[in-house]
Amino acid sequence: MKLTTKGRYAVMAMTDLAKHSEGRPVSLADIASRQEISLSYLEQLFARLRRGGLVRSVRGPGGGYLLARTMEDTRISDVIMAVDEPMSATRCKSNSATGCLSDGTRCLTHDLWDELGHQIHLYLDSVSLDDVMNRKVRRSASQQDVSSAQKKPETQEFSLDVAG
Amino acid sequence: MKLTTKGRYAVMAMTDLAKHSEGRPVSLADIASRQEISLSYLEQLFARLRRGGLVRSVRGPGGGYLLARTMEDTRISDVIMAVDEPMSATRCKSNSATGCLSDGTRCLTHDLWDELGHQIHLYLDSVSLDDVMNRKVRRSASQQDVSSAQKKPETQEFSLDVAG
DNA sequence: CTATTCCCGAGTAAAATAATCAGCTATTAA
DNA sequence: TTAATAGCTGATTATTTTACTCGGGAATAG
Repeated sequence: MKLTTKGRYAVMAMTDLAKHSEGRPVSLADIASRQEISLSYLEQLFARLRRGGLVRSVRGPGGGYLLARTMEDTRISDVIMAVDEPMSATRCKSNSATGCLSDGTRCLTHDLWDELGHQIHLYLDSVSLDDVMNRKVRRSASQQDVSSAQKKPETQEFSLDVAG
Repeated sequence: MKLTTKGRYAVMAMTDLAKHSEGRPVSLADIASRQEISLSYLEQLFARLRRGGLVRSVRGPGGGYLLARTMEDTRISDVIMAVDEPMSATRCKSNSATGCLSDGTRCLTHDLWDELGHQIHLYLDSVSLDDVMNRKVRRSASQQDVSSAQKKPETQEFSLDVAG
């Protein structure tokens, strides 16, 4: 799963929609001004969200967008996948069987990215729009036992920058 | 933590280095041809890796790069953080106290990205270069109980594309 | 009707990524 | 001591992606 600011915009917009819709449609113009995102860009994002079945549109005056599902059933992973085009297969010709590099060897890092993508997806699928809206997303201390990898002994300083 | 192809290149190169160095330095020219990455681009990446204390350099004929630590002590998170510049704070003026948006409200999605970054870091910190080299990175079925989020009932189709 | 709002495609601007280039320094080995 | 190797550096360019703009259209409420 690709993680870009595009997906972040989508989640911000969907959260705004969830927050300000009380049964009534919310116009993109409102979301645009509140979230400081350009209207046209929002339109592009919502076109994808609509095709992805995450929102319903209502045209005409008083129109706008409505969540197509409940907030609980709207998972963050869905939102991000709806707007973020699958990454073009970089240099890894990931045709599973044949392998990645010219020498026929499946590139060693393939499994890593595969599993990382899986981890990210698992997490984002575990979080709903409702969770984000009601601040239920909270820091979890440790990670499950993943792969056969050992944990690094000392915890280390790190600067987060998936800043949102 | 930023996840780009740059970080992927770095991990590929480091894995190649780990694999082909038997105590002796490995030249970037060798890595470049094996991994099909341009030499100059590799030089840029290794400049950062060296500053990050992940590799040592040996100049002159027969020179090249050596791992500065054991493969077990070289965590993937370190490699990626060494080459991927911290993302410039997008629109979220993340001055903790003041909050994100103009209205003073800490943006609702902030905690989400914060926690996602944490999850990614936790995972990548749990994997060492040795794990990648020796194919110890394997699919784990489920995720720990994270936040108060509920799991989505039905498992859903998804197209991974953190392809490596 | 007319204003509002979604809708759509094409085009542009800015930024990040990836690569190139030119030239330097240290080290080895002939 | 010279020539070849290979790291080191900064500047520049090319490519791609992101973010945004523009110009129209179509549905619908009042």
